Parts: sequence; structure tokens; C-alpha cells
Amino acid sequence: MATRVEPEAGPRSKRAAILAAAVDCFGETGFEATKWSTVAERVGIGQTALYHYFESKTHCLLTIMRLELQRSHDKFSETTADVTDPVEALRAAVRAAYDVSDHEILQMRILHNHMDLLSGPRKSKREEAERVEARQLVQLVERDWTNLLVRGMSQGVFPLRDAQLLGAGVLGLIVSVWRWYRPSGPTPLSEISDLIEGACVRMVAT
Amino acid sequence: MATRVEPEAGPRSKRAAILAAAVDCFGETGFEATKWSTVAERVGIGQTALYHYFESKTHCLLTIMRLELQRSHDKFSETTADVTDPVEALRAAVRAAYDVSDHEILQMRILHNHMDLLSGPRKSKREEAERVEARQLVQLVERDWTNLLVRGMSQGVFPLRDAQLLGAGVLGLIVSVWRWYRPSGPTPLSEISDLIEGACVRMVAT
DNA sequence: AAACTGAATTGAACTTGACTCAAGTTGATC
DNA sequence: GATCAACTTGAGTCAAGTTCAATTCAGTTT
Repeated sequence: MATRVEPEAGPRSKRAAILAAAVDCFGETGFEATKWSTVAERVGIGQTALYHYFESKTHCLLTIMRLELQRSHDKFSETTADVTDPVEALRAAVRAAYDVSDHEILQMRILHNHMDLLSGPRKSKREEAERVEARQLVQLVERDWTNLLVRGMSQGVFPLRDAQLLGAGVLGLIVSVWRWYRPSGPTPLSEISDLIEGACVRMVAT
Repeated sequence: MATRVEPEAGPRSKRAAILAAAVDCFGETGFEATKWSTVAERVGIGQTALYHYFESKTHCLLTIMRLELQRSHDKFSETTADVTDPVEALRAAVRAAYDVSDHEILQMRILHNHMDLLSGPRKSKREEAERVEARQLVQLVERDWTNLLVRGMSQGVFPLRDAQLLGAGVLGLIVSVWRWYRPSGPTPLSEISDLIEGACVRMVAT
């Protein structure tokens, strides 16, 4: 496990502040709709100072996406590591997917609203580096879910099916929520979590 | 049911050609990545001629989205109209959702990659009109699925659950495919359709 | 303390691509 | 062949992202 070192070292670096502000702006206003200069304003620096930390607005977006993917994968691993029963592991994984802060909800929204960015190659070096890394993390997360299903199937707990396809389905079902969910909305996240948890179990274990 | 009259009347109108070209470009290259002028080129007209038909690039996108939503709703209605058994209706609806041409696949991709556009209001009149109409169609499609579930639940065929939330889940699961599916990919759409059909039935009817 | 260093920051100019406008062309109809 | 609406264009404007050379700042060396 080579843990990446985020370049946030310098004590007067505003990288973290920029990322936080960008998540707020991109998440609430939308990536295209938010002016890059607005992010600078919110941090309290000039527009051009942003380019000291990120090569472009898109580079910042890709970084946010990669960080969120990393977080998702890590949380999945932590949560399911010590659960042997496949059904319980599945339940725990779904619950973990919805055990998130408001800020993380925004990151989810940003991530899934811009997944298409990961398909085509980018022109600049650093953007492309982030894209490739994010792309790999997507595959890693997909494999996380596939493996969970494979484990259950080989134990005879889940009926045999195309684990990869079904895993994509489960994952798709879970993340589809971030398209429409708003913390201010009428349905509490806990209720959603419960319903999706049940749905996933039925989908996989029936 | 007031059926909208698409302004494609004039015999030398290139509106349909523009829409078709835009679907190809936006679907393959992505909306942001494709230059508006490229669409004009592909149709064989000057860039400014586009503005005779669409107020803006975004207006064209919103129109594509609305048309696709209309198509989805119509297809759902046609398919489920004469099926009384809820389980069979559900199966038929899922199958219909994946019974699409290559061009329609692109439209799906475009639609679901830009759903977020429908949340915030637009500045210009015609864009806003398309947005509102699309927004209503989204709700209509959601209601289509919810009603299908409600019908099954009240008949005692489906266990009682939050039909609206479960409907959103089913719909989310189905459309999540358009994020990653490519006709050139390894998995044929028929296989995906079968797996999702089964998954939906288990999710809802178990 | 003065000199030095690299990180951080800035204002002004540049680039790109969406969009506007005034003027022109085309084709159906009378 | 005159008229009118639909359609098309060239020559621009404008907004927002980006580049770059010059500058400030904080910490380190001498």
C-alpha cells in the first residue's frame, strides 16, 4: 500500500482551503456555473494565486474527485475488513456508504456529476495524472463490490450470477441517490440508507 | 394530453439535422468538450446559423434532454398500458428501457450526464422554458415507476414499502447503466437488460 | 542584521469559444 | 418578377480561464 503524500506540507499553503472552498462552490453551484475567481475570493486570495496550487479549474475538480474516490475505497475496506458473513458485510458496506458528513455529500455529488471526465484523456500532464489515478480508483471500488459478491457466491450464500455486472448495479443503485438527495429535503438519509440496504440484499441474496 | 408541436415545419429547416449532429457530438465528445462551431460544421452551415434555431448551446442541450425524456415516458406508457400483472408490467418496463437504438443510447448518456442542469433556473427565457418542461417530464417518469409499484403493492403482489423511494431506486439502477455502457464494450445490452430485469423484480417483489 | 532562498502572490495581457448584429441570400407564393 | 419570411453569413464583442514577468513574504544562512 503506497500511501500518496498530498502536497499540503507548507504551513502557509492554502491548498486545503482552496479544496474546501471549491467543494462548497462546485457542490452547491455546480462546476461549470461557479467562476474560478469566486473560489479565490472565498479563500481570500487573487485569482491567479490559484494557479500556484492547481494547473487549472479542471485539475482542481479532478483532485476533488480522486480524493473522494480514495475516501470511499478506504471506508469500504475499513468497514468490511472484519465482517466474515457476506450478507452482514454487504449490509455494513451499504450503511457505510451513507454514513457521511454534509461536506462528503457534496464531494459525492461532484464526483458522480462528472464521472464522464474520467473517460477521455486530458491535455495537460497533471490533469491527466489525476484522471488516470481516479480512473484506477474507480476500478478499485468496482472490484471492492465485485469481490464482496464473489465471496458470497462462492460460499453459497448468494445465488450465482455475473458478479461484475451485478456489482456495477449495486454500486449504481447506491450512488444514484447522490444525484437527487439534499440534506434539506424531506427524506432523512437514514431512511434512504435502510431502504437501499434492504434492496441490495434482496437484489443479491435472493 | 397536449402534444407539443416541434418547430421543425419548414422544408428547408435544419433543426432536425442540428439536433442529430449535436447528439452525436455531445454524446461522444461530451457537451463541454465539443465546440458549438463543430456542430455547425458537421451540419454544413456557418456557426451563426445555429442561433436561428437555438438560443444557445445549452438551449440545444436542454432540448435534446427534453426530447429524450418525452421518448422515455412515451415508451413506458406504450409498453405497460396493456399489461395488467404488476410483475409482468415491471419486467416489460425494464426491457423497454433497454430496447433502444445507438442514437438513443447517446441521448440517454447526454440526459443523465447533465441532469444537474435541471435543478437551477436558467437566465434566458427559452432555456428556462425547456428546463421547466424537462423537469416536469422527470417527475412524470418518476411517477410512472412509482405508480407501477403502488399498483403492485395495493394488489398485494409487491410487499408494502415506500413506493416513491423504491421507485427512485429502481429508476436509478436502470439508468446508472448509461454512465458506463458502450455499444463497443464486451457486454451485450441484452445481457445487461436480463440481469437488471431480474434485479428489479427481486428488489420490488420479494 | 544583511543577504539569500524558494514559496506564495499579483496585475496586466493573452486566448478561446460562445454569442450578437447588421446586412445579405434564398425560395415559395402571388 | 416582386414580395416576404425563412434562413445564412462575416465581422465583430464579451466573459472567463489562463499565462507570465515582476514582486512580496517567511524562514535560513553568513
